[in-house]
Amino acid sequence: MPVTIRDVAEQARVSVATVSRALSSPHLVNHVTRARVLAVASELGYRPSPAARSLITGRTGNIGIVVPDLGNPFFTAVLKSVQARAREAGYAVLVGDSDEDPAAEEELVRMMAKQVDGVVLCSPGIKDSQIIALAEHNSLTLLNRRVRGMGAALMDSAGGMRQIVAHLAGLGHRRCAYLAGPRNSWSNRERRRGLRAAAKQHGVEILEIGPFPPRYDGGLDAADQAVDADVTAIIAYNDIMALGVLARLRDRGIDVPGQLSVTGFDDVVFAAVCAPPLTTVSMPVLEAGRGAVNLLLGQLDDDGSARTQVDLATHLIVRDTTAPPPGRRKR
Amino acid sequence: MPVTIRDVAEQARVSVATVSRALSSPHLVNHVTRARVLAVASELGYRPSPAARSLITGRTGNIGIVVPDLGNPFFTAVLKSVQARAREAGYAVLVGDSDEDPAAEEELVRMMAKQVDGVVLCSPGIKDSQIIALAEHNSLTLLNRRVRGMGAALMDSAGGMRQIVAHLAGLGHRRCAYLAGPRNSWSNRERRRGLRAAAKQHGVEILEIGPFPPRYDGGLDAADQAVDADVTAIIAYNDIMALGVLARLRDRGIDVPGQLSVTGFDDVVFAAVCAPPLTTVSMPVLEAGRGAVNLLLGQLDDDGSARTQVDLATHLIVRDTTAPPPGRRKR
DNA sequence: GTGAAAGCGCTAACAC
DNA sequence: GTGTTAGCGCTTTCAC
Repeated sequence: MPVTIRDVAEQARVSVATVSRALSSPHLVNHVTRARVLAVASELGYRPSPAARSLITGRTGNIGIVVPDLGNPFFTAVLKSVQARAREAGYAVLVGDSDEDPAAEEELVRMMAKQVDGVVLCSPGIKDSQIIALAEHNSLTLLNRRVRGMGAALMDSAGGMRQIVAHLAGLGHRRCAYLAGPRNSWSNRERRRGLRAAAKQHGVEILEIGPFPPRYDGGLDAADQAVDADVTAIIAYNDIMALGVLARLRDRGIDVPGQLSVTGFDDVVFAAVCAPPLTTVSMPVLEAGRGAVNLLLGQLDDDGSARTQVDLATHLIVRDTTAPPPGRRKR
Repeated sequence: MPVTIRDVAEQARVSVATVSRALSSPHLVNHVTRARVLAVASELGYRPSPAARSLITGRTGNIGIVVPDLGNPFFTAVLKSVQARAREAGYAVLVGDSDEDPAAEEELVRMMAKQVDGVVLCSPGIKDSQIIALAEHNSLTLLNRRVRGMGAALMDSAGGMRQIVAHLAGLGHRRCAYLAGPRNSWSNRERRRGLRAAAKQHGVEILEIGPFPPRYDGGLDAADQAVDADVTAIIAYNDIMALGVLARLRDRGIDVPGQLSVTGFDDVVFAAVCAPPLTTVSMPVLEAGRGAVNLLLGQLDDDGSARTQVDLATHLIVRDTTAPPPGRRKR
């Protein structure tokens, strides 16, 4: 049977209270006693029961993270960063994959609610009102979603999109297709917002098609529709869709960037090794993950008024999938 | 304050025991009472405290998974599958990323030990003895690691490697480099085993170099050493290293597969979209993830003797990074 | 600086 | 079929 605090107490000839203090509030106990307790504890291989502890303290020492798709390297990069920061801070992490299903998202948060001190909600698809409702019962920090008054790590998607359009316009493109991501996604809204503004400014016509599932196979389908749309450039919602687009285009014998330019978004690792290497927007994923956890942890300690938002810049990475439109010479 | 079982009991005019039974052992309670209890519970938004429950039952309703690198799509695919199956079975999942550090691996398992009913250990780098020690305190299921008597989901790495060598030999390669993965990894040992056997059989000379970190940047370094080794084909430990190799080779202006053939291992999604598309071995990740969870769950219910191992086949996927060695015509 | 005791929210005997 | 009650392992007043 597992060793409990009583075993340690008996062995160390102190009360359970002292053992508890020796472990949790070292300053409240005599140096010598503490040393003895610690020695016995480690000798016995004592590990406090998180359940018992959390039952009384109300804290679990865990945080949760729910993402739309563990198959997307963007989200797993966020997860990697979150888990690293959490571990640094002594927290374990519960993970949920909603598979792009808003209902699952909510259920996952509810499912882990009582087991975590707070959760990082990544690019959620649920409504603001639902998010607010969830936040009433647990600490929530958003990542790539802005909701009035809530902690959030935000990456400048609109700005990234502006850079894409400026780049494309500079190359001479005048008519581009935007392969939309999920309707209810903040990132998609932001990207569209940046897109529209920049398009107007640069006199570029944008044809929006979709929405498509923001996955590889979504890109496959999207490519066909984009080709029919008679544009000179395809702006994909994210890298992984862009990869799908690239694959489909290659199958159809359409040259990128000769006949058609393509851009992605996220700068996933593989964007650099695909064929051809993808022009995309780099996202500060690492900082966002750490930032979200810091915000969450801060929210737990302080009562209320900590800093509530982290805004991160993005920047264009020009690789080989963008070039002047056909019929227009490179000078 | 959160609503407890007492609140429900009072509202429903029954004892807490009845509420408990209504929720956990429906058959022990009258239909009508049960209905009333459930109604009150949901009206009040009652959620049982997992801490309290697990304190007494000894079960947590969670499982853990620790992987060597969340940056590797192979492991995140496993994670995705594990989390999906766990959710189906009503379990939440804790995730740990050891960053290829055996010490961290052990610490992560210990850290989550008391919070989970069992853990899936993926491609661990620790020693058998350490694994056995860990298994004394918690249920463990291995993935891509075989240890006498322990539950494990295994993919036939050796067989995959045999297929690679046969393919390469068939193309006419006689001298190949193997870019080794982590020394302490079962997958690496298995791949080497298959490699050696097949090399002998086909009369192919294998030059082993490394070990390299099984990551993208590991592949970058490895490529340079492989080029110096005067071989006609490079067999990488895994896809992600192979992707690094491809990138480095392209930078150096070395044509793949014209001058040098390259193979990967895992058939990560991106292996199909890289430049050129990678010849690799496909791994039944989904089945392995589900299988590992099933094994683990089975182990928890049965007392002892459930089936203990799942063996999964692998198969070669020939794409465009392999061709006859230079100087040898394709017939 | 240390101990005794109450109790966190729940389940599982045990009665009835 | 339902209620009473004793803890699960821990932290935290409250005494001393």
